[in-house]
Parts: sequence; C-alpha cells; structure tokens
Amino acid sequence: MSVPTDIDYSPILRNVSKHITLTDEERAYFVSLLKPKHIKKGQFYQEAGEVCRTQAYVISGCMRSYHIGEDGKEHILQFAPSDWWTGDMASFLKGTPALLNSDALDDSLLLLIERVQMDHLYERVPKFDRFFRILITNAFIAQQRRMLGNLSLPAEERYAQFRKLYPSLDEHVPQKHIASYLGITPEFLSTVRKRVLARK
Amino acid sequence: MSVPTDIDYSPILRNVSKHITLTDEERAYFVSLLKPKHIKKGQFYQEAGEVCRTQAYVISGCMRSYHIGEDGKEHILQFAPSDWWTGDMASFLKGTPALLNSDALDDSLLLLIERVQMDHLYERVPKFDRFFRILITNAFIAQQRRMLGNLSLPAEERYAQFRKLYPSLDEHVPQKHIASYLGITPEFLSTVRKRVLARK
DNA sequence: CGTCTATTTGAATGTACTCAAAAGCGGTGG
DNA sequence: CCACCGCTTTTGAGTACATTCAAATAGACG
Repeated sequence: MSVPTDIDYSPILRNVSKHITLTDEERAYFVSLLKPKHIKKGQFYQEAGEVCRTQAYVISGCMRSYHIGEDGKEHILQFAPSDWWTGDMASFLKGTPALLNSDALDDSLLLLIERVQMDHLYERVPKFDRFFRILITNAFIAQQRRMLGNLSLPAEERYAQFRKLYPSLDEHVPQKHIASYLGITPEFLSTVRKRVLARK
Repeated sequence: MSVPTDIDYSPILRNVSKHITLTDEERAYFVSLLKPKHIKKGQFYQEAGEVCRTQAYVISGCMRSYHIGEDGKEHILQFAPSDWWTGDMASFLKGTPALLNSDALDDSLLLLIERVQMDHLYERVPKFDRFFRILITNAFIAQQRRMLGNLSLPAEERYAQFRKLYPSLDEHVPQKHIASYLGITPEFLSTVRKRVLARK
C-alpha cells in the first residue's frame, strides 16, 4: 500500500486557464471531479474492447494509445506526454467498445474524469463546453496536419518532421514506437534514421 | 445578374438542433449571421496562402478541400457534401495563411459565417460552444478512424471502406479525387477498383 | 462530332516490407 | 563488477505493393 500522495493540481488548472477563466468555486468543483491514477510503465490505462469511461489528463510520465490491426500489428495514434489529454473519444462518447489500447511508456500520473461527471461539469459550468471545444479543435488541427503529412510526404520527411515537432519524444521513446506512429516498420525507420541524422 | 433567391435555412437549423435547442430569438440571430454564397463547379471557395475568414455549411452541392504538396500533387483532406461543414480551421482560428484549397465539385450553395460573427455568437449564445464542440469532436473521431485505416490497411481495404462509408461520394466523385483522398495514384486505384468490384 | 479530360492497361522502377541474423543496450543477479 | 538475459536496433537479401511513364480507350461536354 502506498502512502497517500498530495496531488499538485496546478498543471491542469494552468492548462484550463489558458482558454477560460474560472472562479474559485468553479475551480474547486472541477478539481473535485478528478481522480488521480498512477500507472506504472507498461501497464494499461485502457484496453480495446472495453468501454472507455474516462478522459485523462497526463500530469507526468507518458502514455500512448494504439490500435491493433487485423494483421495483429500495433498502430500508434497518439503519444500523450505531460499536459496532454488522452482517452478513446468515440468509446467515451458513444459507449461503444474502445478500438484503442492505452498504456504507459513511463511511470505516469493521470487525472481522470468520468463521463457522468463530465456531463455535470458541462451543465454546471458551461465554460467547459468552450474549453473542450478549443482543446479538441486544436487536436483536430494537429491531426489534419499529420494526415496531410502521411498523404504527401515520404517516410524520411515524415520522420524529420516528427523530430522537429516532438524532439523530446524522439529522444525518450523507443524507435519501434515512433515507427508505428509514422506508419512504417522499425527496420525501415532504422535506415531512414541514418539518412536523416546524416543531414545534421 | 441572378434573380435573388430565397434561401431555405431549415437544413442548417436541423443540423444545429440535433445537438442544442434554440429559442426563436437565438435562431433568428444565428441565421442573421449567415451569408449565402453560390459557387459553381470548379470555382474556389478558398485558396491556399490566403487567410480563411469563414467557416462554411454546405446546403447543396459538394466541396473538396485539398493541399498541394511540395511535389506539386493534390492531396484531398475532406469532401464536404450537403449538410457538412468545411473551412481551414487552423487558418480561421489563428489568422495564418491557409494550407488548404477548397473548390466546388458540383454547383454548390454555402452558408458562410465570419470569424468575428462566430465570436459574437459564442458570447451571446454560449450553447454554440457546445454545438461546435460536439461537431468538431465528431470530425475528430472520424479523422482518427481515417488515420487508423491509413496506418493499418492496404489500399484495397481502404477503398472498400470508403465505398461503404460514402457510397454516394463513390458514385458522384471522379476517381482521381478518390485516389487523392485515399493517398494513392489514380492508376493504382483503377486496378484496385477492379479487384474490389469483383468481390461483388 | 470533335476536343478535352478521365480512366484503363502495361512495363519498368522504387519505396517500403518480410524474414533472418547479428550487434547493441540495459537491467539483474551472482 | 562482471556476466548473462531479454529486448531493441541494425544490417542485408529477397519480395511486394504502389508509383511513374507512356499509350490506348472511354466519357463528358460544348
């Protein structure tokens, strides 16, 4: 049994106040809906097939969410380092079985909010409609760029872009996961990487 | 000069009321912000490089938005048939030059809303924060699925899925555009198509 | 009809994959 | 501290999926 730890809510509150302004009361209410969850490296936050009942804000560590295709291969949709949100949206909203697995790449601390609480939050503090509108819009835009890259760029360029966009991920995350994110095999990333590094 | 046409706002109002409920007054206000725009087949609603100042709801016809890569090739990010929303989000929100072109695949009628008006709308009728939150969330989910398909499926499967998901587009849209959407060449789609059609 | 563009077909090429094996790296226990 | 084990990364040969280029055919529209 672990000693109960005091959670520092300031990161998520800063995250929220980038887009909306809360009263003390609203802030307290919001924080009361969050459940901390520690996840050790390699353990799951969520598994495909189950319904995803929460959305998660990453306080520390790094999560990944990925799909296992019919061919049995992993395809990574998202890395979520600290200050990112994660969770299978489709499953969360519609109550359908999740397509995505999510596990920890490092020991991580998440703050979870449940679907019902989320609905209450929207009713009692409509500003959160705006907050998540903006949050998801940004995610949408980022994903459009990724899609565009996948449509128009060869693997070498995609990897170069990835390095520019997420330098810290490129350092900390095993190459095989980056390959999976880019949509290529680890073997091929290895050769591509040699070429990209040679550019210096 | 064309005879001024009466616009039927019921499609967009039905679209909105799928997610939020408006008073008569709010409805009237919302409608007052919309500017109808006719676009003939082949003409542009928006060009890359310019700032995208509006979001558009498609009343009738069909739009496409696409990016022209460094290689000079078109890559289609979205088809927008009637009842869809379109517009370069990143440019619209941040005021940066648009990456996307958008032109009409058929004679189309759009309803445009400008950035400033959109902001007013959010202030005066906060329910629209919710409306667009839901709208964008759905777009996000759909795009995740597309991304997943592109990562995990061969061209033949991607095309088969596209046909299932958008049967009417598959019929009405030139194959070269579908190829561009799927991320393959028109020549290769032609051979893939033969195999998919053979499945019956 | 005739012209222009879209689609099909085919041959040659390239990018990325598979499979296999070797080398590197990190943690763990002796 | 070193030796070993498991996992990740590298390397290479052979293969497959998809592209390019070219030319023929089919469709659409004035």
